[in-house]
Amino acid sequence: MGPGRRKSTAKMSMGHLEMDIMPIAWRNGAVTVKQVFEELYPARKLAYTTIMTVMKRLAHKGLLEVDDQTVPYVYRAVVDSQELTTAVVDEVVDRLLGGSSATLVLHYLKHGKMSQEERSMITLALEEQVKTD
Amino acid sequence: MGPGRRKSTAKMSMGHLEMDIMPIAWRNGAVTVKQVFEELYPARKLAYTTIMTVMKRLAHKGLLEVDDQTVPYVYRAVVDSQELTTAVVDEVVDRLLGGSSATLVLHYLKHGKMSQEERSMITLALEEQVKTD
DNA sequence: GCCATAATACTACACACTTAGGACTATGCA
DNA sequence: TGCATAGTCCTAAGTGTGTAGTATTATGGC
Repeated sequence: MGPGRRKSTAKMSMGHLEMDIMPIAWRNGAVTVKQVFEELYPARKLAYTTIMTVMKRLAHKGLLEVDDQTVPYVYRAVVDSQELTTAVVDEVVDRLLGGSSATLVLHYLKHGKMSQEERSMITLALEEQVKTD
Repeated sequence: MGPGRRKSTAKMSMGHLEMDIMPIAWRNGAVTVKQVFEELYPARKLAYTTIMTVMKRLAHKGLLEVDDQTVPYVYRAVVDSQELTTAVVDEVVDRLLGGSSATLVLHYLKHGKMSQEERSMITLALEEQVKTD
């Protein structure tokens, strides 16, 4: 597997702007640089070319794929939000906590925003775990 | 709050080597550069001065504090592992998931290594949450 | 007090990410 | 078909992190 083009998302590091762009791709399914630029502009007054540079890098990393058959090019996310987030967080948890994630889970149960529905799913998952022991 | 010296750990980004050093400080309570160097050397063949540079940066960031009254200097962690990890992960969760942490929690319940005891604590925390509603 | 040794300070280069300006190109309309 | 415009490509500077070499300083034994 050559550099810049990876099969999946094992161990990933991302910059801030890169992280800000991915959710826009997820929400919209397919985006142009212009679309991302416009969504991002109110919060971060960045140049159009800045967005373009970063989106190209995300494509190079294998996180976005680009259809250059049409102009303007259309970008799509290759990995979904769960896959990418856990890949990035795994890196942190592995290094800082030696892979033990319980503290983190507790933190988010206590301080994270979570709907009733989401909590039910978590309870369920927890019961599954206990059974499997 | 001037640059390089922050009160706490709201929103933190860290490099890989920086993340590898912090747990060594946590485990040992107080460490010298030499100690960290020796713990790290088998896995990462890095120069002594590399470790020194990074530990100094960590002190500058406010994650370690240094006692330079004695030689060799003694470094101590200023933030604990939970505080730092959640600060780093919060950054990622906020940007990639808009702050919604349920997916992440589910991921770790399913794939994270976790003791029986830890799972009990999680179950308890979950029940607390339900009550508070 | 002086020297060997161990530790720290200073400096520097490489790479990744952020940022963006200017050059180049393609598309549609006159 | 040629020009205006929108879009992409190329290039580059600034910052943070990883990496480490060389210079300087401090400590302990003689």
